[in-house]
Amino acid sequence: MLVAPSPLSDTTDRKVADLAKALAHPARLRILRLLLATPGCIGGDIVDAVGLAQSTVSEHLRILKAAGVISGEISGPRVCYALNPEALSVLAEFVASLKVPDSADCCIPNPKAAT
Amino acid sequence: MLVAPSPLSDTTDRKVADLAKALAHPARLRILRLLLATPGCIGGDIVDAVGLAQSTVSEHLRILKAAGVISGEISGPRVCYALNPEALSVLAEFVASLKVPDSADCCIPNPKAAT
DNA sequence: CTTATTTATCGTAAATCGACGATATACTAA
DNA sequence: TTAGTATATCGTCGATTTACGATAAATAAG
Repeated sequence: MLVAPSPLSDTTDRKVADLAKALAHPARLRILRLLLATPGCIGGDIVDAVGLAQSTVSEHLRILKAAGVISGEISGPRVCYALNPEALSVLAEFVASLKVPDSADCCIPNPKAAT
Repeated sequence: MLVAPSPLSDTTDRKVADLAKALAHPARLRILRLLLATPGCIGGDIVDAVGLAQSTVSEHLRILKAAGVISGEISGPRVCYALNPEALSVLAEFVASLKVPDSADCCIPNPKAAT
């Protein structure tokens, strides 16, 4: 009986899509990896690491922050960015939910019920 | 002790970003959910479900297919679409890898090593 | 053959994205 | 105060995305 076959919630779709969009750029993934590998506070080091202009990196950081994936805390003249991996749980759950149980017999002829 | 702190692979970043981009639209997520809930073959039913023009849905299906997330097999005049959840494993692993171990003590003053 | 059905592709227009330089803002230090 | 550093925002341009209607291509049925 199908374990509640994902009610096609439009709201959830939007949330997951927004999270996916936040991850949909190599530079942003690189930033996330950098924050994971660097437990301390990094600021402009991110700019050097990704090799893009400072304004561009700032925009990527803004997008990640807007999606809730990272958080930035002001620390003197710098900003301390930190990962917020819990924010990705909705996306992770969606991806996990796509694991089909087993009944993947596709293409049942489907005789289109005589109208 | 850090478990190989993600080598900042540019190639992987691109693959993950492409997968994330494929999921970065509510209509595409809805299609995936629909395919999950419908083990059989569906064709134009997707068009009705998402409520967009047929050409638009076809484009979304093309994007999902290009990303490897779904596969389409021709079945008479229709096409049978099926989920390909394994294609998302790279994305799933990336998201899972962001779970920080524990040392999230951010904002170590970082005295900027006297030059 | 013709007709109907299903899907893909072709324009096209509006919106968004990605990148940059220039500039503004915020804070520290002197 | 001024000077220096770090980050954010603004304006712009080119590329990409999304959506649509119209049309083409492929197949099944008659």
